[in-house]
This record gives sequence, structure tokens and C-alpha cells, in this order.
Amino acid sequence: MTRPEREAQLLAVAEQTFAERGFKTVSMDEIAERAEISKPVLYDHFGSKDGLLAAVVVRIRTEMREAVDGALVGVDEPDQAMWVGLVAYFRFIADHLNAWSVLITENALTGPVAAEVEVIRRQQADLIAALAGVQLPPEDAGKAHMFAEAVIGACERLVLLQRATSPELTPEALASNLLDFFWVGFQRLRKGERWAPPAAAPSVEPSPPAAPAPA
Amino acid sequence: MTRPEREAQLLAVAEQTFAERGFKTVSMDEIAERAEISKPVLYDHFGSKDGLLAAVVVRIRTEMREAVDGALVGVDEPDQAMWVGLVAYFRFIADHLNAWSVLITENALTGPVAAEVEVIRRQQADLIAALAGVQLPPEDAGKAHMFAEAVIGACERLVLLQRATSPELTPEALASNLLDFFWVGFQRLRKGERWAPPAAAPSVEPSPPAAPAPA
DNA sequence: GGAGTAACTTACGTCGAGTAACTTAACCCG
DNA sequence: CGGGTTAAGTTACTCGACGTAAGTTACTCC
Repeated sequence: MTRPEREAQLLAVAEQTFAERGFKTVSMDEIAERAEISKPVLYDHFGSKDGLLAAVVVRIRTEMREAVDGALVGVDEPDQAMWVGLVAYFRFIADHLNAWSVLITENALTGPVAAEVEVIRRQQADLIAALAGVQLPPEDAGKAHMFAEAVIGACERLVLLQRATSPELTPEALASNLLDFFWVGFQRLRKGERWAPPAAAPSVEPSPPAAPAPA
Repeated sequence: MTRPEREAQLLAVAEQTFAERGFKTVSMDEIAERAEISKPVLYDHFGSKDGLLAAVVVRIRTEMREAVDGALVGVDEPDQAMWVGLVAYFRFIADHLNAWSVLITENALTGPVAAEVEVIRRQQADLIAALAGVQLPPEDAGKAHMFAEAVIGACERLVLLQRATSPELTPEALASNLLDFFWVGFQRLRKGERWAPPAAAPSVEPSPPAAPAPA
């Protein structure tokens, strides 16, 4: 088998296995066994167990980036971009629960792997900060990055809450709640105001890839 | 040495060591060496390496809880409670950077240790949800918990951002920014509005424990 | 047709979590 | 006073998992 083929196969096996059983409890021998190769092949490709996890993270990061960027093509108005981007983000997670599990359940904050995960957040933070920064009054410009970080932290906790207690919540519902909190603000939410898509936000439904409910 | 004494000493050594060098890279032998005892003593007290980490987490959790609860004594008005609680939270973290590092840099989301950390979040979430819930219109009551989770995620990211790039930000500044985002809301922030302490929020300064700047 | 290279394997070194068996010493009670 | 029980602690070990060295097959390219 050729090198890139092996690499892709190993990444797929590793992602799946890590998601199922957790990074710590999975051994390199087990991954090698599942992939039907021997252990040194793994080390030849990825250098170490952490290196393997880092490679998995990078792959997921790339896909996620592409999903969000793709959804934002042609969207110029910041409010709408925020909505479209958030929905794409939550939808990606819903469609890639395995991958997402790897990212967050193995979320050590130190070491090279953590650095790769932080790159994801920085990409997202820069995007959000850009959307927010252009709208803030000049004296609040410095707040854009803090705002972005706050949004990202909120997103991640909301995903965990949804997975733990409310799997029926759609990506759109998550995004709309988040915008209720951040965009509208609690003081107005208190009076019953809600966030609503600006103008006519295009439905971000690319016709879900046909998964008919089994009888 | 008596058992509770040993236990306290070992917890202190473990917290310090984990904070300095990271959970994974520290070995039980190293902790034993630093505490000037032999390894089986550790296992007699805590059962396993994860058990030791869990014990450290529980200790921090208790202290944190006491700090926030203490700050909230006698505060009844929800807006003010939110402010006081957030400031106490950020201040606790600023005053216990070692402990906090242990909590978040070793933040695996699976296993018993993770469960202990989640207990912290649930305590905080219940508190915030209670503060928010009583103020929301009945049809939004269900949003209180989502709101609380979002706030917690935002808090944690803000702390990381502060540590990484802006160590000069005070707990009060962090809390006030957060309330700008969540309480006032972006749409009004855009117009230059800011959050301000309700009524006259009592200064939450218990006269900082005299650390005069060295010459 | 032989040399070099790329994919791959067996067999091993090593380090760290966790444990079994033993030692010391204090305390209790007749 | 003296033996037994209990609590604190130590030495010396097993075992599993990461990582590696050396060797094997097979394909390609002069």
C-alpha cells in the first residue's frame, strides 16, 4: 500500500478508535492491530502517540475550517455571517461527533497536541473578532478579541450541554440561543425580546445527505 | 506523622508539582520523592494517580465554592449577585493560579477526575441559572441553564486569554467585560452602551493581603 | 541482473503505574 | 512489665505500554 493511502487509513482508524474508547485507554498496539499492520509503521508515519493524535486533530481542523469557510462564501453582512458561521459550526459538530469527541475529550491544555487544538480556536476567534470589531465603537475595538473568546467558550459548553441533556436541539436552535444571549443581551431578553435572523437569512440546509430513518 | 497531616502535605505537594510540570509528565515516584516518603504511601492514601488528581481537584473545588459563597453572603439583588460572584470567581483564580492550572491544563473530559471538575461547573451553573431564571419571562425559563453554561464557557476562555496575553487585566475588568457581552448584549454595545454595577455595588476588595512591590 | 529504496515485521529496551511482603513503633490491656 | 494488635512506612518486585534496532520482502531503475 502506498504511503499517503496508509496515512489516510491510519488516521481514519485512529480517529474512530480514539473517539470510541478515549486517547489514554487506547494503546498503539491496539490501533496497529485494528489497522492490520504492525506498530513500527505507526511510528514511522507519526513519530509518537501524541504525534498521531496531533495528526488527527489537524485533519479535523482542516475539515472544520472548510465547512465554515464554505458556508460563509458570498455572505457579507456581519450579522448574517455570524448566524451562518455559527450554524455551520454546530452542524459540523453534529455531523462529526466522532471527530469532535477526539478534540474535546482529550483536551489537555499543554503540549503540541493542545497547540493544534488552540489553532482551531484562534482561527475561529479571528473570524468572530473581525465580524465584531468592525461594528464596535472605536473605544471598544480592543474588546473584539475578548468577545470572540467568550463566544467560543460559550459554543463549546453549549455543545457539551446539548450532547449531555438535549440531543434533540438542532444546530439552528443552538445558534439562535447563543445569539439571544450575546447579541440581544440579557437585559432585553428579560423583556421577552429575541434574536431574529437579519434580513432573510438564507436557509443553511444543503439538503441533508439522505439518512432515511430505519424502520 | 498522623494520617490527615500526611494527606494534607501530599495534596499540597501534588498540586504544586502538577501545576509546575503537568499531570502526565510527573511520575508518582517524583511526587513521593518531593514529599520525602515512599511510593506506596501515596497509593495507600489515594489509590491511584488519577485518584490523587481527583483529590486535588476536590480540594480546589471546595475552596472555590467557599470563596464564591462567602462573597455572596448578604447579596440579594440578582444583578449585583452576578457581579459579586463573577468578581469572586476571577479573583479566586488570580489568587490560586497553581490550582487553576491543575484544573484546566489536565482537563480530560472522561473518567472520574473529569467528573469532579464537572461538579464544579454544575455548582456554578446552578447558581447562575438561579440568578437568571427568576428574571426571565416564563416562556424562556428553559433557557436559564443554557445561559448559565454559556457564561461558564465564556468565563473559562476569558481566563485563558487573560493569562496568555493580558495578565494586567483585573478580576473586575474581566467581570465587567463579560457582563458587557452577556448582560448588555452586542447590539447595544455597538451603540456605545456599557454595563455598570447596579445600585452602588460594594467594592469587593477585602484589602489585598499586603504584597508590597519589591524595590 | 544487481543495487538501492520503500513498506513492513519480529524482537527487544525502558520507564512508570501499581502491588506484595516485610519492618518499625506506638498503644492497649491483663 | 510483656505480648498482641494496629498504623505508618519501606524495599523489591510485576506488568503493561511507548518507543526502537535490526532484519526481511519486493519493487524499481540503471
